[in-house]
Amino acid sequence: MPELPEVEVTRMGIEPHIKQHKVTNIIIRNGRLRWPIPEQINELIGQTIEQVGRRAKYLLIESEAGTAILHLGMSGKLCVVPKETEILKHDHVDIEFDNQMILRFNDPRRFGAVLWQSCDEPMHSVLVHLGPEPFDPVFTGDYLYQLSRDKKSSIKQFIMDNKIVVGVGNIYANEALFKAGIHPKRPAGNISKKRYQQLVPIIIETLQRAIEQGGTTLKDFAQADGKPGYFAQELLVYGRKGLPCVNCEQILDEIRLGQRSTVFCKNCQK
DNA sequence: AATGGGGCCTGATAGC
DNA sequence: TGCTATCAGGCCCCAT
Repeated sequence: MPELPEVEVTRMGIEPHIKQHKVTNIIIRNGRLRWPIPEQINELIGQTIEQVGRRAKYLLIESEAGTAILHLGMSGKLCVVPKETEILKHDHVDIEFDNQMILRFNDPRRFGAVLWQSCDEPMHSVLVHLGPEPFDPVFTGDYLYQLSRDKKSSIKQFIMDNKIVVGVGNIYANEALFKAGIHPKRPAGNISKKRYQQLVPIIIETLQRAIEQGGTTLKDFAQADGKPGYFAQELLVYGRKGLPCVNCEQILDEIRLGQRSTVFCKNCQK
């Protein structure tokens, strides 16, 4: 399941193949994704890709006319393949380029999205309300502490809230809270400034390390060249329910928070 | 205003 | 064996 590191790894994987190349055609085999793919996506045809950016978990394929906004949802994958490459099940969208390559979007669960942001439109609604990037200097312990005052919801749901900070999904929230020794169920408003100052660098380092390792491959994720990511072997709690804690050997517990699997060590996380 | 839950989807797996 | 039920979960949106 692509979170920020997986999206960033995908961005780095595809950019060299499509940057400064012209879009020659777009083929939509199934446009019924999370939202219908808008007709205006065809404004990208004839455009040269200036760069591939990222905002939160959205990939931004930028041109002079506008930006294609792609989201991988739960099961989406992007790869760059030569024209004539066999079309597989769930290959919903092809963006063809003048170098005879195709950017191909595959998404079994269709929770992903392909949207269009014309250069003369205001910022797309999916991007407007996003909080800061975790690597943005404004994302500090003090920042989290200030926003968390009076918040009754759990710390885990708090750091997974895109209005607070983007890109921290379920896997990395579990991991970061374990490393910080914070119980995932603790109300965000009851956590001290000092602990937020410990937590924030841990979130940043966890995400950075995952990017270096090519992301986390559980079932779905693959890098743009088809290789898996290698961060899964560094996961300390996610997916380890019932196994011993790496610190104290206490058996790890699993609860559900906001309908999401939450694994933690009741001994190490308070 | 803040918070919790539903719904979108398919594939893998568990259970009968 | 082959069916059905359950779970995975990012994110918008609606109800409370």
